[in-house]
Amino acid sequence: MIARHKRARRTKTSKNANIHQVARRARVSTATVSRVIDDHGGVSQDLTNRVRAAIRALDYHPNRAARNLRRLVAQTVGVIVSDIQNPFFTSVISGIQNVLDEARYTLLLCNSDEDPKRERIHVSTLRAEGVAGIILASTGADTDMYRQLLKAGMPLVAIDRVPAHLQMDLVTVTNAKGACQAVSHLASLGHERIGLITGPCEISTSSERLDGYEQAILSMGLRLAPELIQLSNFRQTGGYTSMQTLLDLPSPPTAVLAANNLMTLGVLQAIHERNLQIPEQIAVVGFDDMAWATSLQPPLTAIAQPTYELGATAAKLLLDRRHKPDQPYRHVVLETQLMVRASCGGKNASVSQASCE
Amino acid sequence: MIARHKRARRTKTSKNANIHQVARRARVSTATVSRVIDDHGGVSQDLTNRVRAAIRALDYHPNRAARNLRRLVAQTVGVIVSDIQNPFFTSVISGIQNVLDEARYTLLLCNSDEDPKRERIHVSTLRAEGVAGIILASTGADTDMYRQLLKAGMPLVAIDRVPAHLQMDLVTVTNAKGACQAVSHLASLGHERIGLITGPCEISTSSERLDGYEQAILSMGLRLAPELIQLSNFRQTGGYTSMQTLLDLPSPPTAVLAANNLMTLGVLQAIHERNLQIPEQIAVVGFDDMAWATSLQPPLTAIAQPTYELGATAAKLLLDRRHKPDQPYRHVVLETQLMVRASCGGKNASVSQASCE
DNA sequence: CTGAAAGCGCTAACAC
DNA sequence: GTGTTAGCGCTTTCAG
Repeated sequence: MIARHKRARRTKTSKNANIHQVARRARVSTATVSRVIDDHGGVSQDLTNRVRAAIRALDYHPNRAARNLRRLVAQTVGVIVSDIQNPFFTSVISGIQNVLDEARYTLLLCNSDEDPKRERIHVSTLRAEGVAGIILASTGADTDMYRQLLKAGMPLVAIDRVPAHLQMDLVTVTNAKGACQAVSHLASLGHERIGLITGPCEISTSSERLDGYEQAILSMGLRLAPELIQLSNFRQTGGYTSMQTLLDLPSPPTAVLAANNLMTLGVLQAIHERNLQIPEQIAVVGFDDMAWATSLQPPLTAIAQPTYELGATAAKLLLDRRHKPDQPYRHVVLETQLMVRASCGGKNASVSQASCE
Repeated sequence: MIARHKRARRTKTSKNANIHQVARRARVSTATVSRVIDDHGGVSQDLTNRVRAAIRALDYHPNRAARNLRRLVAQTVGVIVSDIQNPFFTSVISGIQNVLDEARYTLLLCNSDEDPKRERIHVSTLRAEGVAGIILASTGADTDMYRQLLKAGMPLVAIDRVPAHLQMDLVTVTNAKGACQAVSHLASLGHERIGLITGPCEISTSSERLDGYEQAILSMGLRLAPELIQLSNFRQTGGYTSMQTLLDLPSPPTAVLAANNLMTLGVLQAIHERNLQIPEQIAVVGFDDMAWATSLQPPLTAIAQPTYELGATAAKLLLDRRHKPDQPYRHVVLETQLMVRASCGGKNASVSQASCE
């Protein structure tokens, strides 16, 4: 067989146009087309116009795979969340999206489902995809892998949770302060037995919120009662069973802080099932101010997290890092805000008196 | 120029391993490595072992961009949602994710934000990325573009909303039936003035739910009162203002169906602000059964949509289509289910009596 | 069963 | 300012 170039090509008719066709039509080289596309100037007006016309005429869209291969990095950012079912991330992702859209990046979304194994698989896929960087709500389990990524020069931003012992770009919120303010507020309303329902203490958000709780209890001159602190999973069921446990105590709390949005739902469910009145019989504060907070009766007092900004900031840090790989790592801490509503009773008590810094 | 093969190698030290290095180490050709990776048999045990060992030793991960370029299609599926902030999609995406994960695809997530222009941009990006297919909660505006995609052989599955006048793969729910059952239920509880708050009637989910409402009203022998039907946007504000309007009516409804989850939140907010009792003064049913429904007081009667299955089914249809491009289009309709809880009063009324098919 | 080699479409030196 | 050209890393004929 001699005819090596026989080209069993499918008739090119239906396929997308490529850069050669554009170049031929505009009577220029492919390099010129490429220059026009990337818009880094240095092409005469005449040629630019011809190329633009050809691009329009052929409905040409540059093939990303080819570009990525050549550049060794894609116009794409990977995001790994720990629980895609949690509406918390919905807003975070929205913030990421808008920043990426602006910069013409696309978002590859992965869900670790709190499973370090899946997290690792996703990271490896994202690397293979050649993503320009990764935004990660870490399961926290695999410090070595993060270290390796960083060493390989992969822009990596952790959000919400901070992986232990690692220098990296970071966006978090004032977890301790938020919890402290909420608990101080409850204390200032006269509550002396205040429950805390939070997640696994290996997760930084969980432990920080616990810290804030303890700080408030102590600074308000109350007693730390271990039985009032329930650790569980960060899901609705976790909040539900933990609240059951608290209510079954010989001396149950008169107020409770649920340390995440889903847990709060579980807490409310448990309370309603026992026909307890909020806030008369039990006051409730939730971490994270979700859309539904104001639709509850009574409306829920909540520690609002700037979820959208969390995502947007992370995306910005990532793009920054990509363009200046060697700048020092940054840790951005966004402020939470206590939204006092009716679920904790009397609105009059001042919030700011407590020392929650 | 004679020296075609000059190969100005840069020192490969820090870069990821590539197929040539694996091949050299295993003392085979790159073709053999490729065959081993793709696992389509036809490689002797000995060589397979050597290749596997080399892959492990070098921590080799095939470069996706190169593979995509060569194959002209990526191991990637695009998803365009109409409102990423809506938790409805959170669950849908989760369903898509799990199926794609299984099939070793990655998910590119885009948000049209109900804006046809953004939708179009995203579609074009996804094409350029060479995605294996697109799952789309359509804004419904750009029939031509969808037609073009289909003609170009791009696997395309519409979810939730059906674009008008178009043959394509489709996954929806029994919108009319769901609404009809809910309204019939309310009617059977004695309500005669039942309000409906829904979205823009160009969107199929909206109009189908309206159909179901009307069907129920008529079949239950009630009168259709136009002022009880409020069209608005599918957001919380839409539900809020529409509910205000209904409550300001000279003769306000005694029950209301909110045709989406966010609208329901707005409706509840408006009701609470006026200190109306649910269900005594106003009964409420919401379309879509969200996590918070059971945490409300009273718990919310809702029309549950199989959101997870919606996503999972769409992903399956997409992968099917990819492997059998010419099979007939399929329209999968998933069943909604009326979850009767306390927000519509008396639980005793039977549901099934109505003719909602 | 295995290897050689031709590109996939694009970008970025480098030459003019 | 513009064109030429060598690959990016992989898959896939085709030859043996």
